[in-house]
Amino acid sequence: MAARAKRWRGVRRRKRLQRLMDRFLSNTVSRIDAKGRVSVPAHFRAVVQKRGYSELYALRCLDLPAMDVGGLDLLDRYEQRIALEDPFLQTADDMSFFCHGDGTFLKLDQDGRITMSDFIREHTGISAEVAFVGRGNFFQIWEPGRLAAYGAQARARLLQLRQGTKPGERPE
Amino acid sequence: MAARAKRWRGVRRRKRLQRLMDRFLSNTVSRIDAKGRVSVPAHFRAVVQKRGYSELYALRCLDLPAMDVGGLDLLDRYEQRIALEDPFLQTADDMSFFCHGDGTFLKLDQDGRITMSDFIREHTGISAEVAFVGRGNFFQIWEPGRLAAYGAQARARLLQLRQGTKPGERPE
DNA sequence: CCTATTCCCGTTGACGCCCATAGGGCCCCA
DNA sequence: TGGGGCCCTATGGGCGTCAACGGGAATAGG
Repeated sequence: MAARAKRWRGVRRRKRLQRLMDRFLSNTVSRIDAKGRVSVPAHFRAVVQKRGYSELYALRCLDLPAMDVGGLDLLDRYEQRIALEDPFLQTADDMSFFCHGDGTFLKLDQDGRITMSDFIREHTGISAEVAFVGRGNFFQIWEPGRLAAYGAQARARLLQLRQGTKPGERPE
Repeated sequence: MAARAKRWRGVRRRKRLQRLMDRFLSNTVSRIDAKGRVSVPAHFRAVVQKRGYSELYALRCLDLPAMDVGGLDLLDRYEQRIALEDPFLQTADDMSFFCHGDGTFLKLDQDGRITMSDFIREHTGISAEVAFVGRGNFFQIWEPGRLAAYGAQARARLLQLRQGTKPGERPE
């Protein structure tokens, strides 16, 4: 039974490792070369492979100068949102338009690079460098400067949320 | 016999670990070497091992120039918290942006060292030395000077609180 | 025929793996 | 109780591997 317990521990550990590795985390900045190519961070590529994404789908964020990138299950999330809307209203139609029409497929070349098309550049303002931001089940592509600005705003909002807690308290 | 000696050492080490606390306590300052590596204090590594953390999750603190470092459970708690929010509202997005985009994994090398990436240096101001601060279920990474300044502020706040209490009373 | 993409290769720098060494704490024994 | 030896931690550095990146050549497509 010691052996059994050991094996069970092993299985549990493997599951935890899988869970650990299969989400997009952290952020990195990469340079775009003369041909418009940019390396996707190796860690992200590993996650892509682990999740079995054969193709990457990039979607223009509705209210941000960024692209959401992930597998096709990325669409599920947006379609859920559309489903919440009244199908007779304009909103649902607009959402569908953005979701299905404002996306593109990204192809990884042999060296793990993608090409920054004008479609992406126009929406994001990306020119010389690209920031990759992990978001758990997907990741985002930003122009580094805009990312910094938005990140500061997001932090400010979260800090305001915390004002509701007792002063000096640090929720873990 | 070399193997036997090694195993015996291992046994003794494990016994010592049993006596050790299960929490991250006290603080230490370590130097960063030319390659950007820094040794995690041995007693912290012991806690990491005891808790079964296979990899460390590091998060940029919301309002401090420091990193919170802990196991997967740290990230789990954030994600569970996010799950309570309406996924299509700003708050959920901000939270994910924070814990996924501003978080990363740290890998201990074989000698128990981690490398200080720019990701960490930018947020903490760390350059030549690192202060490790135990916080119970996790620990923090600071630039030593900023840690001292923050400690002084915290102490001052506590003093002010105490002056608000009745004279002669000793709040504990 | 020209351009945009894809394939492939070489270079460079970063990182992980390994070993060496010094310094300090602890224990044992004289 | 002081000396000596052992072990462990912190730290430095060599080296091989791999990712990031730049650029030439081949290919497809208009």
